[in-house]
Amino acid sequence: MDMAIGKRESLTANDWTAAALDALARGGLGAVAVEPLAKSLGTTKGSFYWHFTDRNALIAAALERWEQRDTDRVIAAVDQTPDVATRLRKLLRLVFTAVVGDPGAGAGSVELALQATATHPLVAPTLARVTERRLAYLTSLFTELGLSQARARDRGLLAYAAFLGHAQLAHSTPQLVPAGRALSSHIDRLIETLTAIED
Amino acid sequence: MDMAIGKRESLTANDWTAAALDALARGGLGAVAVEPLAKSLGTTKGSFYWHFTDRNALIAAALERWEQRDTDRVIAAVDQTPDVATRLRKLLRLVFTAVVGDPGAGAGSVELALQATATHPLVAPTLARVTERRLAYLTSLFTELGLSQARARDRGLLAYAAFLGHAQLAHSTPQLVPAGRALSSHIDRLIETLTAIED
DNA sequence: CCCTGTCCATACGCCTCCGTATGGAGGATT
DNA sequence: AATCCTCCATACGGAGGCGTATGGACAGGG
Repeated sequence: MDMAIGKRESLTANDWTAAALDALARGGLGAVAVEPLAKSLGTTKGSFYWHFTDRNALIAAALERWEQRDTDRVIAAVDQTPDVATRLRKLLRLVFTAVVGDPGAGAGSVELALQATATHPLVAPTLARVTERRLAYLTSLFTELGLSQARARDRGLLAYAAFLGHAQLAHSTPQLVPAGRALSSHIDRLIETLTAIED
Repeated sequence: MDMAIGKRESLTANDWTAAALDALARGGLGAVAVEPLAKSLGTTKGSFYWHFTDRNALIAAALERWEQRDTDRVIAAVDQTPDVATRLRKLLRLVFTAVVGDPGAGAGSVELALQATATHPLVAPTLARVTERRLAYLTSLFTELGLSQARARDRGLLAYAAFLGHAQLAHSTPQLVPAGRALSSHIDRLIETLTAIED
């Protein structure tokens, strides 16, 4: 979060995009507003309209940037760990853990912000792509684990829904979600239930 | 949805609250705006400021009304069905089903809208109460099913997170959620996983 | 030394929403 | 019939956001 303080030589479009993403995470799409962002960057609208044609252009850039960054993260969490079962457990533990704590610019904040304005013409396609990509990956893991195609998709959906809901709870009512050691063991049992294979 | 058309004798505060709740469900807290609501009700701000002192008063009324209505629903879904296991299954099936379909004023729309502005001073306490109440009930069901206190709470959290996430998915990317018969069997398997008791 | 291009500040008009002030229509009351 | 009370329409001022239109600062090349 390198923003707002210190005199900069000259702002770049990237700076604006980063600030927009930050605002998106902590205030929703409505917070991606030119004049407030300018103030938080210590500049004026004049700068913005030099780098971007439009507010929509900024939103589009922020969404693209998020989609990119997010994909990288998922891929990074996938790379190692050859065994499928432990890979799945690691992935679930990672995402379920990442989402609690910092309720401002936390990991899942952008998702939540976007869900709130899912019908927005720029948001909808981005959200659909990201969701489908994650769902496909989850499904493939369950498939490799021995589930049929249909059941793997079911489990993928359930796991992803649980993830989204968990993020929501951690964000809106953090006092109802375990913390510390309790969180860790809670996630353990959660993973146990989600990955149980009864035949 | 008795609104917007037909000449009414005189509007009541209830009419405004209903319209506000509707707007909240389909456009978030930001959509609970006096002038647009007036237009949709076929009247003007003059009417509103007669019945309410403030926009905040309207928001508070809508939230209270939602909390009330929601509680009634949950209770209604609980009443009959003596057997605990089938009661849990019925409840889950009901809420998971209710959330798909109509992506406008659907069942879970208010929840989603509120999550988006969970930090709002009027929203936060309402949301916390509702969430805790539902969670407590779910936990009690799992307890009656034979789980320990801690595990029951874990399952309650998981089930509720799954519900929230499912609602989110159904709302933002409905094309990724099964429909029709596929939805029914999907929910079956989902319930199976969520209510599995291995000892 | 001037000139050109980059980057930004300031000022403006427009729109939407909030909240207030004020007056008026129409039924109820006496 | 005159008056009062309920409910609403209209008009206003202010705040905040978008986008445009300029002009200026500052660097580098000629």
